[in-house]
Amino acid sequence: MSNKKFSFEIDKKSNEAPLARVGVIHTPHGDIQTPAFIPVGTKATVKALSVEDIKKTLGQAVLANTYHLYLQPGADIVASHGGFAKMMHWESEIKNEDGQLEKVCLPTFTDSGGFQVFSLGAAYDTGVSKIATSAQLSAKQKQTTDDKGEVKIKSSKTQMARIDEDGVTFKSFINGSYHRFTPETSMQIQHALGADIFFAFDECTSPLASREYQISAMQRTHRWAKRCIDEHKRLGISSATGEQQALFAVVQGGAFDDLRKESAETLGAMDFDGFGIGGSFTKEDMGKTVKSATENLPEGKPRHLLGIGEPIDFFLGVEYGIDTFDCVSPTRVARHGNIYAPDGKINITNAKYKNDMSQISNDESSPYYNYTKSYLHHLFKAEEMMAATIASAHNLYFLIKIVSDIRQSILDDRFFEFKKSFCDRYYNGKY
RNA sequence: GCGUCGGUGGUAGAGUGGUCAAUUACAACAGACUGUAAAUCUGUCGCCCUACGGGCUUCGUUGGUUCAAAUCCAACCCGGCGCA
Repeated sequence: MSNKKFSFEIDKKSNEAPLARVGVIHTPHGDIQTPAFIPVGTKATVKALSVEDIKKTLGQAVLANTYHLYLQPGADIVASHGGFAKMMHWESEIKNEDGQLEKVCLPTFTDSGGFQVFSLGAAYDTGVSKIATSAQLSAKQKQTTDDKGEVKIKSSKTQMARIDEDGVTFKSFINGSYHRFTPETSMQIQHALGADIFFAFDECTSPLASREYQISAMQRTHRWAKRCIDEHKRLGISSATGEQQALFAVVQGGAFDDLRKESAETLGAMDFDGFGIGGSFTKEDMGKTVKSATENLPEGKPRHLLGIGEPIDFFLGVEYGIDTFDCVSPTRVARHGNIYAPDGKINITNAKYKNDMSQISNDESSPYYNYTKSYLHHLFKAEEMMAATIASAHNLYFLIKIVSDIRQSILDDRFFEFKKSFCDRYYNGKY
């Protein structure tokens, strides 16, 4: 048991970007230096990585998922372990007052299941992700007037999630059984999972949803937010860890600036410990959408940009006031053979790397920097499991390092200089 | 030597007169992936072109039957098995 409480302190506000800041999130299980990238470990494991690997990537926290852990192994089992951090041994050894080594858990997040409302609902089997392409948007716009859009947006008839005012009915992707999630059950499960920071149950909308739908979904998310706070207060401390948990709201409103503002103001007036920016938008206007949210949120509370992102997203997010990020991309693309490199992402499975004796990274702090591209290429071709491990650790480190470097650049008053030098190289001058 | 079965695209292996440039799998080549139904999914995979169409060359070799052959016939070459 720890007597440390959740809090957030801003150490420095950027002299260059009005909304950007450097800070520290204090949790009962340790601090998170922000801005920070949080690795995703959906089922209480960052896929392909040991806890030691995660530490080598300099990950400060792990984010797990309510829906997945509820289905498997079950929230009660996680709670019996003392929470998911303890279950996965996301902990470090410290010397206590008696000089004895003692294991203490490290910071954790859980997502609420709100993303699955989208990924198993509107997005199910449609090929639409939370970042819409302009082609998808224009095809969708055409659909309303003309049914022959070039990009076909498949409308799914077999969604795995259905929403109503009270909650969401999910069909298990494991065995097809039905499960009911409400704001209250999401809170109960997340209390059992025991993360330091957890999210209100929201509805992540499709980037292709109409403005009318975005409004009604946002308003429902606001009503659910109130129910989440009430249930969280009723539940008190985590049943799994015995610690106080911090509850973050999720700002919605799609790509509409006025809705983002309304959502931020509405949720900002409620008693949340921090805020997630959720939902969807196109790549092009992500920055302004985030800005519309953050500039209307209470300044002194942390903001998390849910499910983002890629290198450029970190620069945009931090510039507009984001403190933490999470994203499955680095580990997912890693398993598919893509690794981040200073000049852009490369596909290590490409034939040109078969005999490439250069190292996968020139950064000696990167967990597996000294393996050759040729070796990693071979591991992928041979379908060896270490391919996923090396690539995942490498990618996570690469992204965590960018955000960490952004943090330092704000402290040094050279944020835009760093952004330019990074993007000039990584994106070949774009951005 | 006799008998018998078989030789198909990088590999395995379908097809046994037209709908076959040839099912399928694997390999190969490339692409996608943003709060993880994802160690997944998609595309290409004989050659050439003015490429949602057209031309050319392919199913051991050679010759033949037929309007039409990977598919039928003959000879030959090669391989497995059986008997000498």
